[in-house]
Amino acid sequence: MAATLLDIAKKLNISIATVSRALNDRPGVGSDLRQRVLDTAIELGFVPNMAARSLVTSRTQTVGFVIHPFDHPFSSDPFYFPILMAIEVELVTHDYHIMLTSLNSDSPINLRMVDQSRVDGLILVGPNLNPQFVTSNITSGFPVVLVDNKPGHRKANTILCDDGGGAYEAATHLIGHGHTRIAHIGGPLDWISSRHRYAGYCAAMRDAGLEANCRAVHKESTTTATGEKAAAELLDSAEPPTAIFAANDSMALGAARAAAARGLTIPGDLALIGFDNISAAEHFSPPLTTIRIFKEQMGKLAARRILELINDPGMPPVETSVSTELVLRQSCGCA
Amino acid sequence: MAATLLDIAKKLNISIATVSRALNDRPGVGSDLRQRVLDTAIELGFVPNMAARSLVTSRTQTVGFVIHPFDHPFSSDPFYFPILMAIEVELVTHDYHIMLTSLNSDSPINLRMVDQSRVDGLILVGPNLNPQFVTSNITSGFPVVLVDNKPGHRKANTILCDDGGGAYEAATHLIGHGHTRIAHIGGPLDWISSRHRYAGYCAAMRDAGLEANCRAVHKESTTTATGEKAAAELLDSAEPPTAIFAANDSMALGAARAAAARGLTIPGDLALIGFDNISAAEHFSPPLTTIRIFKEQMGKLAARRILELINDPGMPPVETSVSTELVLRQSCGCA
DNA sequence: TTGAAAGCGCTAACAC
DNA sequence: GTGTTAGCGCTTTCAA
Repeated sequence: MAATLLDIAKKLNISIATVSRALNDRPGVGSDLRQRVLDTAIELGFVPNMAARSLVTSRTQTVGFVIHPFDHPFSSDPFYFPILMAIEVELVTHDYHIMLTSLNSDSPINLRMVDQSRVDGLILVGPNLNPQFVTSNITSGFPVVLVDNKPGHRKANTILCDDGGGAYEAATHLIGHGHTRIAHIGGPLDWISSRHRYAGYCAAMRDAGLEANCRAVHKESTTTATGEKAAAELLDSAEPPTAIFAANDSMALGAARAAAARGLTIPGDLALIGFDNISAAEHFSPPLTTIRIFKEQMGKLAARRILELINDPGMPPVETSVSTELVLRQSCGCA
Repeated sequence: MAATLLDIAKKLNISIATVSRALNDRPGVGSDLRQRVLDTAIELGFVPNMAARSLVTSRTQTVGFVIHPFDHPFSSDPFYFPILMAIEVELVTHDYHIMLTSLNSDSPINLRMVDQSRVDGLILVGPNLNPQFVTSNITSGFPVVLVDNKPGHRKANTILCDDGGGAYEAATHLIGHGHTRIAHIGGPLDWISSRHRYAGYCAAMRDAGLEANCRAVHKESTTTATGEKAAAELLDSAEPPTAIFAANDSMALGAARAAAARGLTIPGDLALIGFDNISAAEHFSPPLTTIRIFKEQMGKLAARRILELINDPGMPPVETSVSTELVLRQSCGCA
């Protein structure tokens, strides 16, 4: 059995109150006694029982990580895993643990881990979470941080990447290669990332005076198959684009397929830029130019933010945007 | 504040013991009273406080998921994420939660989440975990399940995929295409999966009477760069292979690069098969033939096993092997 | 500076 | 069938 406060107290012939105070660095213990308590604690391999502590403090030293099953459909390119791990690495530094749960649209709006007081805060990840669920949580006063999600016009603690800026840079780069008929293959417009990427693309086109040439296709998913279908529509149209900026790498790869099926070479006949920098992008031929997302950074910031909120739930909401980076490879036309 | 047993008891003018019994489906409560308890529990939105319950039962309804940072180096092809999610999905069905932690070689051999009594069992994932840590845990009597890991000659509850069988099938397929000089690029030999895949390859060669032609290169990592280097050695040797079976897809992709750098076409000059079926495999040109691993199945089985062990820690260890599947694409020479 | 004691919310004897 | 009560291990008043 694990050692308890009482074990230490007995051994030292003192009260458990003093032991508790010494172990928790609280005032009111002689420094010599404190040291002896610390020593015997180590000697006995004492580790505080979290259940007991939680019961009285109502603090669990745990944060919940909530994700929608759509966002991890056992796919081999799980966008949110690096974010999850970065969060864990940061939290563990502060003696916090992370509790995972997936939540689909049918799930009750109340999380069991919250009701059961298993977590001190929540990190809600991805755009597919039930909006009602998200709203109800951020208005509850419970510490909540959103990652790659942002509710309507309500302020919340969010961590996003600079989707708009990244898209702007991608489109501008294509324009720099001399293209004027640049199309966009976008994701679902109820995702904040899709909207921002679309907006960034539009802004770049407008700033280059190419507003009239804007052409965007939005689908309900962002898979390779979807990208292929969208690109097919574009390439088979009356005025096919000479360049495509896809809202993610998977769709860009699909677009490349559509191009290949029509005998079009990349980047000669069709220039291509994606978004994400998934591993396939690098190994593709030609290697795919794309926008890199700093997921570790996003995770780290999410972790820090939730800790701040837990320690001071009254803090005003902060929206954080992590910059992106254009990764130049060959699909855009660069040597 | 959340409702407690006492709130329900007061409202019904009964004792909290009766409430507890009714809520926990224990005998000794009149069925009419029981129903009234259930009703008021719902009415009051009662959810049991886990800390309080854990304190007395020393059960947490939580299992720990332990992974080595090497196995998720913020890579975009995180092998273990699908397994993690499959575990979560299965556990949530049984009202269990999953607590995540990463553990590197410097970490203390005792997990804080175990010492603090935060978890009822542990799922240890990946081959890079400190062997001492693994051994100490499986001999502790604490419920432990290993995934893609297996200690020396000690029996343990393990979930593996059929690495040997998959490798045998891959090599045999290459042999079927008429190749006789088939090389293997393997992973670190202290990984059980690498050893099994290597053994499967050797067995296939032997069964085909090609034992003398066996050629294997083992490196310390399994990245694309590593695969490229290994393939380079093989291709630049006196008797270069006409086919390569790589122990994972990333290395296969690297091998393809090495081939391309030497003007070799795939599968014409060099046939190639990988292992894993990562997303890049499908989009590669030519699409990569590989061995599919049923990760969701592995996760599900791990979850079920740990629950069994928690409910009966005395069960004898069971080793589970999930079959693999040859995914025929073009890099092997198939049309 | 230290100790005694109450109590967090729950389960599980033990009594009636 | 139902109530009383003793803790689980810890933090935190309140006294001394």
